[in-house]
Amino acid sequence: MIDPKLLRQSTADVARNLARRGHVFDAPAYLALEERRKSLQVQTEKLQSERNSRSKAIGQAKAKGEDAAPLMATVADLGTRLATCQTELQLLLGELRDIELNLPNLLCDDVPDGRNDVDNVEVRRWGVPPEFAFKARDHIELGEVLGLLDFDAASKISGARFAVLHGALARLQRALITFMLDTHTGEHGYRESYVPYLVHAHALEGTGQLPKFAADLFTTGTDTPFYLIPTAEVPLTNFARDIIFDADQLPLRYTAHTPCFRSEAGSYGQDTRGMIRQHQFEKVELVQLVAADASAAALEELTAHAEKILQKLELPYRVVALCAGDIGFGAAKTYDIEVWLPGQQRYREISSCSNCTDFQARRMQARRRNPESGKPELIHTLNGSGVAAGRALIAVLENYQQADGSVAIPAVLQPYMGGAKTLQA
RNA sequence: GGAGAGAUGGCUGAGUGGUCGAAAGCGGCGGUUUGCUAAACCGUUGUACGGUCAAAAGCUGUACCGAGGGUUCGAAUCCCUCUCUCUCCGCCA
Repeated sequence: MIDPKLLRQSTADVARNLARRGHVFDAPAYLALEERRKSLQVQTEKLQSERNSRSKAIGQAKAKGEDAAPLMATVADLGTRLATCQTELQLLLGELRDIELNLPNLLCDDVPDGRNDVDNVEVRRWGVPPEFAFKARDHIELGEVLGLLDFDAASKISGARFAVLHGALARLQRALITFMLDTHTGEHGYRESYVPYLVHAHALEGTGQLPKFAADLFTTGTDTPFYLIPTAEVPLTNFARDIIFDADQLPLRYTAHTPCFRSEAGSYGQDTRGMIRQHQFEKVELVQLVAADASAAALEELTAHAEKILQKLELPYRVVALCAGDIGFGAAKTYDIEVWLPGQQRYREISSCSNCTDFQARRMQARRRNPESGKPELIHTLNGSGVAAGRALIAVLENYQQADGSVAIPAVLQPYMGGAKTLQA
């Protein structure tokens, strides 16, 4: 959520910032609502104040044994007038909140202009895409040759956009996850957490997936529905809900491995083959909770933590700064890390690292006490994949493939694979 | 799944219709005393949203006793729904 004060005081600036994303903010309509809100709120509070003082007088009269009937007569119509005002005000506040909840975050100034992924700006590259003396296979073929990647079984059980991994390949994914968690907890100062995969709506509202992106989420059909988490960012970031941190408690760094569930509504026709885009996938997530003035540096740091994983796996990648039109709803600035996939001969997203500034914190009322002023102030939240395990698995398969269709195991993963050096069927 | 108990400020905990934003204690902060520490004593102590103001401070209004509704002139207190916690029974990895 954008600061409502900023919204009404600097409406034009906000609209200009949002326009960079291609988001049209109807400022005049908002301001008109806001005007009505102000006068109605003043009026309502005045009536409430009047009611309070008169009710108090009735109580005092009764306590003294006086006849309260005349006093009570003077409040008779106050109740109905107040009720009318309150209902109207509540309606109005609801409308305003609805607008505010559907507004994306303000972009940082250094976000490049652009409409979509074509306009994203490459920041740096690491590693060199491998040159094969043979025609590179994609992960689907490699999985087939090895007999370890089974889409037929998956479709029988659950239909499209699921995968079944067998044997050494299933273990390799587990190895990747453990390796990533060990790196982040051992070298990058993150605390590992195990979290619920089913969450309430308010948790998703806190991180910004609701109310706008309900179609992307799976729910249970129960009376009070649970939502399946689309990312561990949701439970991890909600740790900070309704908390006022002491200054010395921050920064906080959390990591978790969870499955992620996405309905991928609207992605029909994209990446239908293989395990690039699935309804269920494994991911190691990084979340940081920091003071407002520390978030810009924290984003660079968090991105570097995710990059470290690919460096250790010796997978070539590049980092791109997302342009204004491609940045996600809650993010003020985002770096995507794209790993080289020989089967596609292109870089594909494997991690997305975002500074959400105070956008989520405001929705969750996540604050810290400013040591100078003693006043609570919103913290900043950041998140990034560190990294997506399913896509890392694909990247390993395709980058470590050999002429005969076998796949070498990256050195850092070998200890997690019982010392094996190649993937065995 | 069944039966019951509960949710009050940073914490413990009192409060069953009126001067209660809320006793008391603990903690925190400030001060007095003190060679230092401790103790004692005194004072102070939440959050949000408004109004006033160029702004801050100040002043001021409203709301908040798990959440949402209701009854009432008036609700922490009574009623309803929901969420969560705890205890016992059952089932269960």
